[in-house]
Amino acid sequence: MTRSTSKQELYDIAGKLFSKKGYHGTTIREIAEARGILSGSLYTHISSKEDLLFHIVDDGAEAFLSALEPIVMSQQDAKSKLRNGLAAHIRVVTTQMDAAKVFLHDWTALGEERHAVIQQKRDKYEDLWAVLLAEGYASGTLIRGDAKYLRILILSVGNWVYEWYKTSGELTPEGLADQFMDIILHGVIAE
Amino acid sequence: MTRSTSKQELYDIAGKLFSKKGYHGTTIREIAEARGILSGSLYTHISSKEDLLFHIVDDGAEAFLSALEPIVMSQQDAKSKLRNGLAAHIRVVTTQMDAAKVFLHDWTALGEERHAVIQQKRDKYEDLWAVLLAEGYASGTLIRGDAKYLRILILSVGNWVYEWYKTSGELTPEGLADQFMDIILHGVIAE
DNA sequence: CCTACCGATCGGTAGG
DNA sequence: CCTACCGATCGGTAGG
Repeated sequence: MTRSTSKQELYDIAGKLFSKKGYHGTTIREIAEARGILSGSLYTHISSKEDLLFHIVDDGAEAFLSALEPIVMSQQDAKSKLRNGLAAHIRVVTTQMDAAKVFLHDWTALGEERHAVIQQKRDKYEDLWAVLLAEGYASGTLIRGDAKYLRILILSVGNWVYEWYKTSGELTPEGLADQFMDIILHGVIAE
Repeated sequence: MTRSTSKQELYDIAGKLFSKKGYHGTTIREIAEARGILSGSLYTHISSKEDLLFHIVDDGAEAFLSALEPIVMSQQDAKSKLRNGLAAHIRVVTTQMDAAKVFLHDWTALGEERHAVIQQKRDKYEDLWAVLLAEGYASGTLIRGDAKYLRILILSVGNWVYEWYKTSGELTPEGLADQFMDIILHGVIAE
């Protein structure tokens, strides 16, 4: 399961550039230059520019899935699952900012076949959240709000993190999840 | 203030393509083709590709600002302002989906100077929300949650709408705002 | 990994 | 608005 250092290094470099300038806005020559080689030499390691995009996006998808799966499957109560699920999501976004942004932002540039692969993983991830929320409503812990829009609300705030999060002086993923979940669970007005 | 039909039509066409394939992923030839002319002829109407991007993004910024400003300045109570502010935001996103997506997604492709112009309008819009929320806390209507993270939560869910909203069979902007604000105001669990 | 290069396409212009 | 074209750059390849 470990990947050769040089390959991962290449994905990191490409991820950083894609996240900063977009997939189409980044040239193969810029990636090569950041790696310290000439553009033609990249093709010893990859077979196309889209190859780089796919691996970055697919790693991102796997990171989200493998972070949430154990929480959904666990025996925690619904409130803990909600809090820990959002914290896990935010942790993926904040610790792999470039890959997460490319995953959320540029994955649509993939060709038909690979687009479908990622679409499936995105659907699977959404389904995990749907299961988590359905459990919460079924157990009577969640008593207000519509499951669909609650899921959209949670994923929106989790995803948008990549747009504003600065690595320094910010709350931890757990701290952010607490802030957001406190609002979502208890509301903000006096009843 | 009215803009010539042909110019607005060009912005609409470019907005649709930018929103679908990204700014860098869209060529000047595709825009011209969608307009039914050859690429060179575009330059009677614009002076550069970035020109198109700027006008689309700037129109988007103005749409958000002019939708929220009257609500913040009005005499409604804090709860109404929150609900109507989110509804206004979602209305801009859903009725000008392409422009909104380009505004939120591709504005960073602008050159330094124009990037700064848009950054300022984005800051101004965030400040409007900050004022709205500060009022809510000052008046005692809002009693829980942190103003900064409440603002991020609201803007996240409002912005992310462009990622999932389908024009058919969906709730109205007001309906969506009600769903989200119901959760945010009252929470989802039994106290 | 480099040298050297490919055909295609890019944003944009001159002249009518 | 078209014809005709520009120099630059694109992703990618052959041969060493």
